[in-house]
Amino acid sequence: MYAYCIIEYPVKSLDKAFTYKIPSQLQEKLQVGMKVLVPFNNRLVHGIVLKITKDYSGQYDLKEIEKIEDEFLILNKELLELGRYMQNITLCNLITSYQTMLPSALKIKEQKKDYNEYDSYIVLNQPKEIIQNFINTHKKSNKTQILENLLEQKEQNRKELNQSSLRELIKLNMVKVEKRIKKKKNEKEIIIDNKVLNEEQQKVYETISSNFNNSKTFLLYGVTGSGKTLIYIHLIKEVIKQNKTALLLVPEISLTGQIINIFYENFGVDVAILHSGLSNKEKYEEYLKILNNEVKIVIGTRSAVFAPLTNIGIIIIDEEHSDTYKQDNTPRYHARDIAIKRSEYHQCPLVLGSATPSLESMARAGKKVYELVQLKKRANNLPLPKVFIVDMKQELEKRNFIISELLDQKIKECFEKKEQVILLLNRRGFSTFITCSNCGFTYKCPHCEITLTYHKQANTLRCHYCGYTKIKDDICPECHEKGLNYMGMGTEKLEEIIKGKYEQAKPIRMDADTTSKKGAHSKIITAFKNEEYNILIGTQMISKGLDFPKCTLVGVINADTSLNIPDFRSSEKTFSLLDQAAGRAGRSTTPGNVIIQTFNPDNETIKAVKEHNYDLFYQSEMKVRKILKYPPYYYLANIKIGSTNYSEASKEATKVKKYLEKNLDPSSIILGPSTASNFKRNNIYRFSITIKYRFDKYLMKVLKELDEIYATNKNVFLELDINPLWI
DNA sequence: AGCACGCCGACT
DNA sequence: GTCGGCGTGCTC
Repeated sequence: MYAYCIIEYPVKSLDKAFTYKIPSQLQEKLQVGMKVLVPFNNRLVHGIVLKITKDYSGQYDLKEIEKIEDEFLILNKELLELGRYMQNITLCNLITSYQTMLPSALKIKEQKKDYNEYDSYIVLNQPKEIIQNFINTHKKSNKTQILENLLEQKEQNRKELNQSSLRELIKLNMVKVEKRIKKKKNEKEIIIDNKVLNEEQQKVYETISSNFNNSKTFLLYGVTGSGKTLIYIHLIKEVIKQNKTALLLVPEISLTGQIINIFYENFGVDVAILHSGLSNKEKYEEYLKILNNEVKIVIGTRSAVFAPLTNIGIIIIDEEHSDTYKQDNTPRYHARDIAIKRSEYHQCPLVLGSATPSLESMARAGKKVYELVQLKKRANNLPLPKVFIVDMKQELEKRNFIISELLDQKIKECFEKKEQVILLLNRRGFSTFITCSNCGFTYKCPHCEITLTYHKQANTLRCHYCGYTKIKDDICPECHEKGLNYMGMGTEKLEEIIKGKYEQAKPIRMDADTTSKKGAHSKIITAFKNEEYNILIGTQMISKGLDFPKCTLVGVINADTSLNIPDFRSSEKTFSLLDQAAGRAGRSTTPGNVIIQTFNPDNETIKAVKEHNYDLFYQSEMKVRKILKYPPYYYLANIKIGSTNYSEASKEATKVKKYLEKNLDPSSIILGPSTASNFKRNNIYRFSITIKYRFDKYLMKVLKELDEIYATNKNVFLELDINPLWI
């Protein structure tokens, strides 16, 4: 018998199966998917068994497998196949693919740490007759008592026994100690949620549940507060009733604590949670629960999509538009793609839920690739908050630079009524761009329609998609004033301004600085919820999933910052951000107000936010995407070429472009090379080439070739991102 | 990746 | 004379 193994090193030249003889004592035990130790070039390395065969016809002088590292299957058949799929769609190494799927405690390379806790049990070490004889021939004592108990119930926990008598019995060889992995009990109380579905929810539920045995993808598009979570609960309950399992993905656990509590309350011990906040040990414990079929439901962030559940009955991705579902290092996979593959394997439905679906998903729904199901009403029948758009150009004339007249007035009203305010200030992106502080003008690339990035050294503006460059003007080309500079203010400054302006203000700030410590995030939220503060000032992170009943006003200080990030998805991100932020206002009985301050009151995205109209946004943005050949009309692939040597990076990038032009389908568009958005990082200069394509049967082959060419180059590296979310 | 082998410079 | 520099090549 022979085993084909892939070994631990993530190196292109080693990313293939190596064959080993299976020694006879392992033939019974060894299975595909196990972790093994194998001799490799004069040392021992770890590997995973990919295939077992009876015969071997190659010419190598095979070595034998040293030993099995883990008795249980590290990866089952489905996951082994899934890893291959991920390798093919992201063009990463197969071993990298598998490593990504495993918790770090089980990763192939990890020097095996024992994360288990043990309980010691005492069992008999002699045949019953001898034990009985011992009892009969000795005086009644603690020792004989222990033995009698053991005769009856076979084993006892070490802790419960008298230690000195035990030691003697062990010495006499009558009993022995056995270590067992301690099982953690989850003793949360189960509160069955009896909330019934309303008519609209019921309809959605029925559509999805009538497809429980189909691998169909549903786009559940439901406005904020329409009760998507309740539908998830009902679907999962039904799946569990059918003795199947469920997988629920959430964008980030810290912001979705509520959803977890709801599931704990409803399903208790049946739930395993997987997210980056857990220690390696905790992750390992949760993972083992899943492997041992002790849980029925897995809730987790992106990587939980690889949870080793068997017999999956439904997969749900909540807030499917969230960019946290895309991994931003190799392998650059999107959890949605993996989930689709798994739903096909398990023949179960996949539900993508969102109030602001990604354009990709909505377009697929439009093409009937996904089935669209909708919730149009808020579950509590509350009206959506009223959105006011304030034109900052006019405010500037009134010398209101930061807080408009309307916002000022509403803040005061709020304080008087003892209600709460949230102020949203968009963080400036990593790259700098130029705005006219007088009229709000921003430079855009004439070809790509994205905001140009400012390079101070050269005093130029550049498009980081296609490389278009122009020199910065002295006066604004729009209003002819000397207002061109990078505006912007931090949350800290805004907090000061608020403190100075309003006597009654008790502000609390939430941004990257104030939430760096673990738990700080939820502390701030609780404090604000408990009304220790009356005004919350923060960046995007305050807009997601939070529920403050006392908050009736949301102010967006500078909607333009988000609109102007140099990214073709900036409108989509802005719509989602503002729509969510708007959803924060007036979630209980008092109706809420939302005030959006902008230099672009006529912008289609802003208008759509005002009307809470996703369809309007979708229609207008799709037109832009079509004209400019962006997703979902075109697919993208991005190549980054980097080197510590500037001219070498530049030279190689040009070579890569030539290679692409020669080998790709002529209908594909190649942008760049241009300086990558984080051009110089860790002393490495990075260039970026972007391919826009519709159908290109050569693409994957060509990218693979490029990857192989640069695998052996020590000075220049090449990175691939297929279907990038960020370029 | 990581180790052996190999072919050239300065040191116990 | 040897120790050790890191270039090259190979790994079932």
